[in-house]
Formats: sequence, C-alpha cells, structure tokens
Amino acid sequence: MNLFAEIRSLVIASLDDMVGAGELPAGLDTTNVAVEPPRDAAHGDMATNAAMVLAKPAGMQPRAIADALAARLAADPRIVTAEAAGPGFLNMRLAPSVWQGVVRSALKTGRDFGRSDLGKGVRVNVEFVSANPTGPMHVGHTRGAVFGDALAALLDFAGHEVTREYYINDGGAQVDVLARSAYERYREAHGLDPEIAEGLYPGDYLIPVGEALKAKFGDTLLNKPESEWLAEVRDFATAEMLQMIRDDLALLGVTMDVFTSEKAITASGRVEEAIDTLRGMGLIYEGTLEPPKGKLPEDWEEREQTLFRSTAHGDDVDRPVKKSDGSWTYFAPDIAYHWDKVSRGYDQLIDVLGADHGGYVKRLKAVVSALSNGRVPLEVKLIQLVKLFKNGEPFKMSKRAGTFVTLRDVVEQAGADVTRFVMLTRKNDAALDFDFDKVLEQSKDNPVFYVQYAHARVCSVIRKAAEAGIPADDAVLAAADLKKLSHDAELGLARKIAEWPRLVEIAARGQEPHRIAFYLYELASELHALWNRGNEDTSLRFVQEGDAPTSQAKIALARAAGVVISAGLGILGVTPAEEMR
RNA sequence: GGCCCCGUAGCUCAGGGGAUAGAGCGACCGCCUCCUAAGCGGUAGGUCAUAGGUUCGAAUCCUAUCGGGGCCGCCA
Repeated sequence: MNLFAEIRSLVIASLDDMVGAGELPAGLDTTNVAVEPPRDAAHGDMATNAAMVLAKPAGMQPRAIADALAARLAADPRIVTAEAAGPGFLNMRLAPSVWQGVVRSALKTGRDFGRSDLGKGVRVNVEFVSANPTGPMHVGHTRGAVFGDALAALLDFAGHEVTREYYINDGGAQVDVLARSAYERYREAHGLDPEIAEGLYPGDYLIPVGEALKAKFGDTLLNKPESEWLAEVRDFATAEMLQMIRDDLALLGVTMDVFTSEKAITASGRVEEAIDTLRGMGLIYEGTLEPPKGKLPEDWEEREQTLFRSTAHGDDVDRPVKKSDGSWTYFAPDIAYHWDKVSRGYDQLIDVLGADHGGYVKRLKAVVSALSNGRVPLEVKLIQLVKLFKNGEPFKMSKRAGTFVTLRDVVEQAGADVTRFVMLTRKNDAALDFDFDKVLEQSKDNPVFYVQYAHARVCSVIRKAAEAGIPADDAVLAAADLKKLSHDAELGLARKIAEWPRLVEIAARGQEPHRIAFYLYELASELHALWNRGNEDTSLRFVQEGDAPTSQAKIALARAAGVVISAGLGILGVTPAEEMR
C-alpha cells in the first residue's frame, strides 16, 4: 500500500467531483498532479501541487482551486486538515489512525511491505558483470556486480519479472591469450621455466590452472605446436576462469540466472542471422567511414568495410561490423547477443557496463532499437570507477604487474555486507571512494554500521520485552492496540515508514538502488532519535515494564521500522544484524 | 575535434521542475544511577561553477562557456 498513491487518488477523485459540480472545466490533464511529502515537515504530512498545475489550463487562480479542493479533501476521514499555502500548495495533515494503519500494514505484510506492482507483467533482463573469463574479478567488477544485483532485486521488488544474466566473452582473442598464458603455467608445472611474454596474463592465479592441465593432460601437450593444444587449453582454462568468477560472485552473494556464451552464439550462426536481419532492414551496407575529426591517428587510411547504419537509430556515425579482411569486428557478436536477448521476449533490457564502455552505448541502443522495431528499450548503466584508499592513501592497481586488487581481496578485508552497502551508497554514474579504514569503522560515521545498529536495536527491544514477560512476536504486535501510538515522535517514525512504498517505486523507476541505501539511513536516524528520546522521557521507551498493551503498541512501531530496514537491506543484499557484538 | 559523466556547506555527498536547498564528517555547546552513549539534541557554515534561455515557478530542463574525470579508429 502506497499511502501517497492513495491520497493522490483521493485528490484526483476530488478534482473530478469539482468538474462535475462545475467548479473546474472538464478535460484537464492531471498527469502532473503529485502528492508528496513536503520539503518542510512543518507544512504538514503531504502536499499536492494540483492547484498550481491546473491553474493555467483552467484559467483560474491557484488559490481558488486550492481552497475549493481543500474543502472537499477535508471531508475525507483520513484528512484532518487541508489548507492552501505558499504559491498554491495544498498541505494536508493526516489522522493518527492513518499512521497507525501503516504500522499495522507493515507488520501484517512483513518484508513484502512496500512491494509494488509497478512492473507487473514486464520482463526485464539485467546483464551485469560480464567480465572476460581471463582472470579473477577486480574492484571495478565488484561494483558492477553489486549494482546489477541490487538493481535486479529492486526491480523484482517493484513487481518486474527479472532475469540476471552474465555474458561470457569467450569468443575473442583474449581467450587465446589466456590459453597461451595457461600453457606457460602448464610448462611450469612440469618444471620448465615459463615464458610470460609481453601481452600474456602474468597473474599467479594461472599457476593452479597449469597444475590442473598437467593433471588432465600429463605431458602430452609439451613440445607441441600451438595449433595442436590451443583449442583444448583454451576451453579448459576458460571453464576454470568461469568457475573462479562464479566463486567470486558467490562471495558477494550474487547468483546469475543465465550465463550466455559468446562462443556459443557465434557457433550457432546467430551473428550471420542478426546481420542478415539488419540487412533485410536496409541497415547494412558496404562503405567507408569518415576519418575521425581532430587529430588523425597516425596509421589512418580509408578502407571499405561492412557497416551498420546505426545513425538511423540515433548513433553519431555508422559502425563497422566487419573488418576490411572480412572477419567480424567485436561489435558483430554483440549485435547477435542483443538480438538473442530481444528474441527471448524481454520487454526491457538493461546492460550494466564499466564507464570505459561509454563510447559503446549509442551503437548498442541502435542495435536493440533496430532489431526490436523500437519495441524494447535498452538502458545502459555505466559504472564509474572505484578509488581505493587505505590509511587515507590511494593505492594503485597494476594489471600488468598482476598486482591488481581483486574482488576477493576486498570482500575478505571488508566483508560482503559492508562492500555491498558502501558500493550502493553512490549513484552508478558517480565515482566512488572506498576507504578500507572508514568502511570498517564501527561508528555512526559509517552508514552500514548505523543502519545495522538500528535493526539490532529493534531486535534488542524485542528480546528485552521477552525478558520482561511481554509477548512481542509479530502476530501479537500486528494485533496490538496501536491507538496508543499518539506521540508526535512516534507518529514521525510511522510517517517515515509510510514513505517506503513510495520510495521503492521512485528508486525502481529511476533504476537507482542507491536511493534505498539513503532512505535506510534516514529511517535508521529516525529510529535512533526516538530511541534517545526514551532516555529523557521514559514514556517514550519501547518497553514499558508492567504495561503489556502499551509496550506492544510501541514495539510494533519499532518492529515495523525493523521490517522495512530488513526488506531494504534485502534489496541491497545486506544481512540485517540482530545484534552488534 | 567529437561523445559521456561530474561541478551543491571547509570535506564527503543527497536532492534532478515547486515553498526558507538537506545529511554526515570536521568545529563549537549540551545529553548516560534509565531499553546498547557503537547513540541523540543544538549552534555556526551556501552567489547550488558561470552566463543566457524556457516556465506561474529552475540547484533541477535547454544552450553556451569554464573547471575535473573518462571514452573515442578495422583493439578487446
């Protein structure tokens, strides 16, 4: 139940009544009428801009509309006061019973409180991570993994039918490089000196792969030309790398629904099919590209090649799908892959990519637009860099030296919960500082801890109630006499809880899981504040010794906040702590 | 040369058409015989990069400019 949506319906219905009564002209567009929490709580519980939005089309003064609307709204039992203010806002105060109802609703529906049917019937594919299967996942992948997983969970919570998908780039030259690198480790496993030439992957993580190759193939691959071992070693090493990546993802609690292999797509002839389909639309042609403007690359020369007319779908220039020697470009399998996703019947595609893929976005959108006849929107979420700090000092990673910071390093040092939460406290298109010291600090400076602590306090209250002989399980709490929740400080917490379903929809619409993290921080703050009020005013404590009914009402409120924190952390993939030790 | 992201308090960042622009940190002043003070309350701190435009209304949308970062060729 989204209280704001309910009151908006009431406002719209009241506007319709006004039209019926001749107080407003018919045919007004109400899509921009909003019901929101006012910026300043002193203005009331909810505000609508209806009068300001409609004043001009209705040819009336905002104030006149607001006053007439206020009179109608005030007749509803949920609304205590409705008054025009400022430039034409209509501020409303809601009855305590409404807030009490929110608490009860949260307790009855539990962690499903706030679930939305916003995305009902919408099939969404979220593709994320898609790291090359050539090594362990590093920090950048970690953020993409966390973001994609949380976004998927958020969309699911908002009613979408979500598929989490990983695209395995196992078809390009990089897996050949992997094979050669692994082969050197295989030689090493036989006591030979590995020759890690420039361009090969130097990381130690391939040493066990070399051992495994030895265990599987013995010495049968030694001293053979590359052509005789490349395919087998490549397949073996790729599988090993993929398993390592799955293990890395598992450390973060990320599980994919679908893995799609580039190699398999290519082998199935989907690339040709996809290009032929585009050709049938007149979007493939032979031609030459304009040289890039500005500084010319030194070896630039005009060459005729097969091009995709992506400019017909919003791109800046047409893009090559074949090199001048007739082989596919990297883009071609991507076309096939996105065509594959479109043909699987999704209503919406989301690609979570590293920010270095920025130049790729328009052509991907063009592909999906063309191949779905504009039916399927593709959203590309670019994940900006993670800057790592330790002791206040940034530390660099060097892939060349094989000394990059891996996902495993981060999770082992910071823990999965902390890593996930921190990486979700920033929107995806802003760079993120990740400071190992700050992130592990157990204080209010650390939002992870702060939110966890709020949840733990709720659990503590319930334990305390049990010790005092007051039943406080969810069924009892849901049936508590919530009319006893009347203090403004208590209703304030209930108001914050009431924002949760609305926030879920806003976050899902914007595909912005970070909003969940910020909301949870605010909710935790409200709870901590109320808690402390109990230090000064004992009547505000949750547990009132010797008064079970009052205690249960207050604990119900705390528990409702706990339920929302738990649900929100669930979306972020963070475990709600029951106690802090 | 073109494209993308960012520019909001001393610092780190929310807010992305609506009222007097928010939070945390840092600074300063308070609050524990009492459910976890691992917390809470308060004070100080702003030309929302700049200049135009759209609008009843702009930090928010548009254009240009200036800063910071990233990307851009038949590479993957």
